[in-house]
Amino acid sequence: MPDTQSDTQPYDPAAVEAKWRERWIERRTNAADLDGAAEPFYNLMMFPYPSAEGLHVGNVFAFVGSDIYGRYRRLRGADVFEPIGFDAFGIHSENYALKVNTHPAELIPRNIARFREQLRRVGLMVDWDHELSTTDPDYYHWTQWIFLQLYKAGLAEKRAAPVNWCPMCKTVLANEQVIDGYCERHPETRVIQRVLEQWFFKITDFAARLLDNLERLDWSDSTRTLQRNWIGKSEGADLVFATPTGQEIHVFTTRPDTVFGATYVVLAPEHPLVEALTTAEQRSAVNAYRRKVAQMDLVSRRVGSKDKTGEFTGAYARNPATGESVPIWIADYVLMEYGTGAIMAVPAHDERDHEFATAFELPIIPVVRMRDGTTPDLPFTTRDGVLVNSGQFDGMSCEDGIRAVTDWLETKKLGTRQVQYRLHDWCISRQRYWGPPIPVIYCDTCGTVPVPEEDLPVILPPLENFRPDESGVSPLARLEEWYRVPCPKCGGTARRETDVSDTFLDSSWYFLRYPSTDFDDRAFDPARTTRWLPVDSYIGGNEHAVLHLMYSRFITMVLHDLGHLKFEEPFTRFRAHGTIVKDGAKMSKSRGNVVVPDEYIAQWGADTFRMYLMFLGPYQEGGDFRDEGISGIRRFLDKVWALTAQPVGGTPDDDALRKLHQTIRKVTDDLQELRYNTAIAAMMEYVNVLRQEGQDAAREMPRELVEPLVVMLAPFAPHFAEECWERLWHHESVFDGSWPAFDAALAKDVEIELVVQVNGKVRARLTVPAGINEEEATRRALADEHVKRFIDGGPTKKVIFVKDRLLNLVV
RNA sequence: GCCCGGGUGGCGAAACCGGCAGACGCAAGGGACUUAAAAUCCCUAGGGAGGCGACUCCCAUGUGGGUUCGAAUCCCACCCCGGGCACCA
Repeated sequence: MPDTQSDTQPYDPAAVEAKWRERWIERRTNAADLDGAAEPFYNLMMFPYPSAEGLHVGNVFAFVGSDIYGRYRRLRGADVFEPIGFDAFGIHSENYALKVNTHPAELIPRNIARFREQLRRVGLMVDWDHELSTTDPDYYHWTQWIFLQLYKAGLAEKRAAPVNWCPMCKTVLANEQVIDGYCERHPETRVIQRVLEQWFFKITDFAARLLDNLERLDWSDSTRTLQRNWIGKSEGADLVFATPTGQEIHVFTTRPDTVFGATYVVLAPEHPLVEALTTAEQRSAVNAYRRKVAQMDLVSRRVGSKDKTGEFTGAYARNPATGESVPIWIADYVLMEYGTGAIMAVPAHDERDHEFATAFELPIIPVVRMRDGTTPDLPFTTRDGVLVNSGQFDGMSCEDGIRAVTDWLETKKLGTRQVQYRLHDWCISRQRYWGPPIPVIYCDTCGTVPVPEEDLPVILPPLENFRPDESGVSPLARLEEWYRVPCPKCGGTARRETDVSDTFLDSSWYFLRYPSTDFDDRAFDPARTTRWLPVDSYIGGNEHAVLHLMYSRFITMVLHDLGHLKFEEPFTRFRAHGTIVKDGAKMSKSRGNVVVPDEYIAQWGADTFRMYLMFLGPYQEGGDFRDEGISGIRRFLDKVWALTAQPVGGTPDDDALRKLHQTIRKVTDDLQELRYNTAIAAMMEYVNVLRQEGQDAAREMPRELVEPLVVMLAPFAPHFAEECWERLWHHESVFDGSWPAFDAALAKDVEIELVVQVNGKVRARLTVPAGINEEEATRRALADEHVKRFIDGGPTKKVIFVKDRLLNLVV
């Protein structure tokens, strides 16, 4: 006899959920057999940043959607591994710690404890044996190890790069912290550009692969599009503008066909050739301009469509197509980090070049006209035009011209086909405290020396005052006793790198760690990794579509190339969930519209809340959070509760059985595609049918009608389903049972409603046997009084028949 | 500016490949039960018009056009909302 509540008692979520939370721990229901699983299924959800505020409904929405899928796969027979961890390093945690004046080392464990408790209450099928935190030395040991692998492969290098610097905060700012050129925290202080030495990972070497592989991944289209745009592939040509003094200016263009209209050349102010090209007369003006640009912050430098500024270098270069001499300018609208840092300006057909040419009175020559012979107002840009003023290419279409001009310049050795990517190398240096120290030592004699792997981890030392200061280096640079070390190579005087690495490096490999958290001598165990990876299902927000997912793919690709992994793509299937907003705006503390799940779970129970979030709207779209409809879900669960209280027995009638199998088909299809809202609606419909059949609570409820319902409900409302399952005299967990089998024969309708249209307008609905043929359907339709009236005795010109759906008579 | 999403009753939404627009739920109105209330159960319900009535007709998926026997769905132009990128040559 199961020790359940008496069947006559109402559903009490608090009691049911407390009982099953305990049970699952006791029985180790959610622990995966990592070494013996026959059908491993890695169900991953993006791990949270453990903020001080705790979980908000957006997190719960995301996790529950992933959990439902994992539970569903388990019921389909898979051995599901569903781990969780905490992304607890980074500027986010550090800034908060500074604000509340508490050390992050103290704050983070507290936040994690709170998150853990909240997550448990949500009822996720998490295997807590493999919890991790990126701040744990056992974890960042291997983050540092990964850095070393990249370093050894020549994919990590230190170089100078411009950063945003706030003279008031005396620290480096991320682009997001610069508001219209001013510091976020000091609105009166202009942010300036400062050049600092930084570590970069050469992700650009992988641009083509990262792009090409996207085609083969089973990922949300929206996410793939974001990645594709971020990588930003452009096909074009590298053209050479030679100078009389012997220098060659290489420009990148996607429109080599317009080269005849290139009336001047522009270099980025930082371009290395500027120095050599600038004439004596122009030197002071050029230097003044370059200084001015260097003073600007990176963000306002990148704000487009402002007034164009620039300076003439005094030098000229030869247009490779026309042979004419064109002036060489410098201007800040040309960016050093894209292409070659130099452009050919075609002011007739490029808006920016046109603005610049107009401002500095440079010649503007149209070289394209429209196909219909007209020339719109300048500037206009089209690829669907015809070349003019272009020598032997006149009359050629732009598309043909792109090929022909490139070929022609190639034979003259003045051009080559070229592919450019927008993707930049990944700067992983942070002049901050709260992160894994970058494992490098600088020796006076040996230079840059990686920390030997056996000396890892480089422990982040305790530091009372971790506030960044004016030095532009990490607060760790204040700890001389920490950074002063002997060189691992020669034993001479050396110092540690004091920068820490980017949080995105922590999160770029955490999925590799989960199955292997019990190994402290390796980042990931080969056997475990082979069994469980790549990840079978990954669900997360599109806010991480670019950085996190791109970096994870990159790190995986590198580890694959270095022979550490057998696969080069980490996530076989990725689905982006939607965002839960409140009153039309993203939830944020500053807006004061954060919805906390705790009170809802306390009032309604986790199961009702889980289901309600899923019923709100399409999972992959998200929606606005309101709680008006939550009682509807509770009413539904109460109804199911009542059904499981009815005596079990009897034989199902055909209508109920048909509806059951139609529901199984619908729910199964929907779960596979994460259409949780419509799956819930289908189960509600089924329950409405069952209740009509078994109105009288004393009547018997056939086992084969109620059990499949409980199983289908289990992914959504796991505690509830366990309790119902037990009420139906089962002793094992519902999750050790199996998904109901769909029987197509039983699901088949015997009768259908055939829509009869006359000239496309519905005039009748006939109940007919399923599978009726066109002649019979037409005969019956024509016999219908109402249809007759609209046909008006005339002959039918055309009959359109869609089997079991519709008959359209055209007269 | 460019690239993605999205716009359907009072509200959240559904509608698979172009085939009954509004499933499912919330809120609402009416009724049953109750001393009463809550809970529960039953009924009604896009808008308009006609009819005592079973019922019938017309209009309706952001706006305007198009394709089609038939359009929420496809095409063209535009408006609004959300997100991403943004002087990327």
